[in-house]
Amino acid sequence: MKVIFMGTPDFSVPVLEALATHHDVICVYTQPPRPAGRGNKLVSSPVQQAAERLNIPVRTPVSLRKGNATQEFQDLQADVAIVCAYGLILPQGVLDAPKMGCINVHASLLPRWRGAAPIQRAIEAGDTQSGVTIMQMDAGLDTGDMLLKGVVPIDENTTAQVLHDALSKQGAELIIKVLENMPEPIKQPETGITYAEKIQKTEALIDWSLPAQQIKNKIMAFNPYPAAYFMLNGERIKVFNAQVEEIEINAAAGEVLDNTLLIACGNNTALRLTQLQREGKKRMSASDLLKGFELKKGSTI
RNA sequence: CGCGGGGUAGAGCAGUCCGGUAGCUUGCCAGGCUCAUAACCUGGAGGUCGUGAGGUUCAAAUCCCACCCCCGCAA
Repeated sequence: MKVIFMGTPDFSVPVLEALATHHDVICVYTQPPRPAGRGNKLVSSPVQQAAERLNIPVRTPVSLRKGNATQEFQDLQADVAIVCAYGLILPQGVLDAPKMGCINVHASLLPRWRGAAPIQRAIEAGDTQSGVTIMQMDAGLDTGDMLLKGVVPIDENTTAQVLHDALSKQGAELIIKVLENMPEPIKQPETGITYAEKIQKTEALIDWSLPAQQIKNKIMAFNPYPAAYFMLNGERIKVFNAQVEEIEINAAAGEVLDNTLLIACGNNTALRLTQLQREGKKRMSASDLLKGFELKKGSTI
């Protein structure tokens, strides 16, 4: 099958790789290289790097609406286009161009968590499961008919990174299945629709007045990026892992309850911080952090 | 040339400004003590202070030069 792949971040790479081994990927669309990281050097997207490794032609239009981008897309005469976290709106002329249309790999169990940050929002909301939905694209935001779903459980150890990797892997498997044997499209339910707003850095500051479980969910959802944090002596300290402590406490939110980073949260709950990172330092366990860093019982963060 | 922090015993840090061969916490080993407390006490091992048969100096972890690696911010 002649396939066009459209994607940008790490998440999309396994999907591209799977397609490349099973089909004829004739062209890859991805976001253009952007200044990133220390030094602001121009960095091409993970998908572009993978495509170059696979010797697949790459296109990096800034928009598909401008110029003759749509025409050039149509000229490829593909059988299908697979879209996975591409980052650009596809005009109708693009959606209709391939014989089988455009098929999207989305990292949630639709219609829950349509939109930009489904992985993080699922964990943050305390969902017990997430998954991948393969769907036929239409003009709406993740509103197309569903072709195949796969479920991935979320437990107390599931970080966004872990879920990201699991969903990415599963997306790669499912897209191959769909192309092998096209399932009947199913309309998305009218109920249970939620939207996964893009993650803002301002959300990452921990509010200790919230219940411990909610804070824990945010910590897991924001690991590794942008990482939940609190401020101490003007220093930003990121928290990458924590454990809800099953005890009744009576202390002001943010109070340090012992010498091993048990912190008072809202509703008389408590959270034990277990993995943190100081500015300029590596991520480390609470016990390591405390060997060279004073944060004693009774103080408040 | 985007801004900035850091590389010192297994681990986490101090010491660097005001040069004089290294210290704290923890871990480890040995012994003791304890109902219990990340328990406590005593003794011990463990470091070419990122690299350079570099520069300065009587003397460099500390000052100068070059390079390598890690990380934070911003994007």
